[in-house]
Amino acid sequence: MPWLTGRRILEARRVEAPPGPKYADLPLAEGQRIAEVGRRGKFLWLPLTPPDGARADDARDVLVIHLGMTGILSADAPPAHERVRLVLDDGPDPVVHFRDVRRFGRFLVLPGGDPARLPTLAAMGPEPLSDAFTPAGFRAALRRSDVAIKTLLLSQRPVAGLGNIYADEALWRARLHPATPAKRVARDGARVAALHGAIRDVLDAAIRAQGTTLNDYRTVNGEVGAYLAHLDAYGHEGDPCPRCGSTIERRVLAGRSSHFCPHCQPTPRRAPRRGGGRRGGRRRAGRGAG
DNA sequence: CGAGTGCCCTGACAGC
DNA sequence: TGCTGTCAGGGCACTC
Repeated sequence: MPWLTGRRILEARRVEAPPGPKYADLPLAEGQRIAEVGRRGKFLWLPLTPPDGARADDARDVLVIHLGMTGILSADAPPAHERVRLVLDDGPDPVVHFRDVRRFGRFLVLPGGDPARLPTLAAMGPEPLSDAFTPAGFRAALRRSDVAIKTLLLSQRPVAGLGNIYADEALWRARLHPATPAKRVARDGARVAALHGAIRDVLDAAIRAQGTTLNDYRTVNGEVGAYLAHLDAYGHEGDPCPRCGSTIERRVLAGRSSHFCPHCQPTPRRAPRRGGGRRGGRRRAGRGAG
């Protein structure tokens, strides 16, 4: 959306949607200019500059857009389900239409750029492909919680940008069962490193393939993201694991369907031993990942 | 306060 | 043909 940078917003209003927090404070954007088009995790982040220009950068209002599952921005008016419309000043494509069939998306202004209204954004971890995402920092984040590793990944706190599909794919690559307690993953530096690398690899490959478009979701042009063909675990319930041939299973976890290989990603055995250190040692034998 | 559950919303699809 | 039920999922309100 390079065409948005530098444009002044003449009008910002809700269309075909009831008022609510998902479309909060849109009128604040009117008269302001889009300073840049950035991104934080799955949120688009567009700082605004007021007409007088006299406001500190860190106090700017910010236009925040989350596409949800079905959100799409276009210059052409959609046939239906338009939720927000922007009118920009002179220039190409003066009207921006936000279409969002299922209304999982958001399109709002954060006064002063304060993300308090968006808790996930406020607590969001580093960008996965940036230098800020380090194995050490990732490990520390995993250590802080004992929820299932997949649940934690979906929270966006250890790292930004992972959704259900890529979480499943990264866990498959790292040979980690989605229900493994995060703390337990943190104990194994090699596993943390494997997961850290897997997250980067999966997202990097997905971006290069222009994303994943599920069966019933298409772009307006009917395009399908090419990463769909690269999925190893997600959506492959009942298919052979590409690595070992075992049958991929599906289970609901954290309210999301999770796909994994029961052989490569063995079920974590019971809760970590409690009560004093690991005296007696030795009993953790079990069998390795292989 | 951390963890777990369920809601929002609509369209596609299966089954009867 | 037409109806009903189920599923999909990012983020968050709510409950325990």
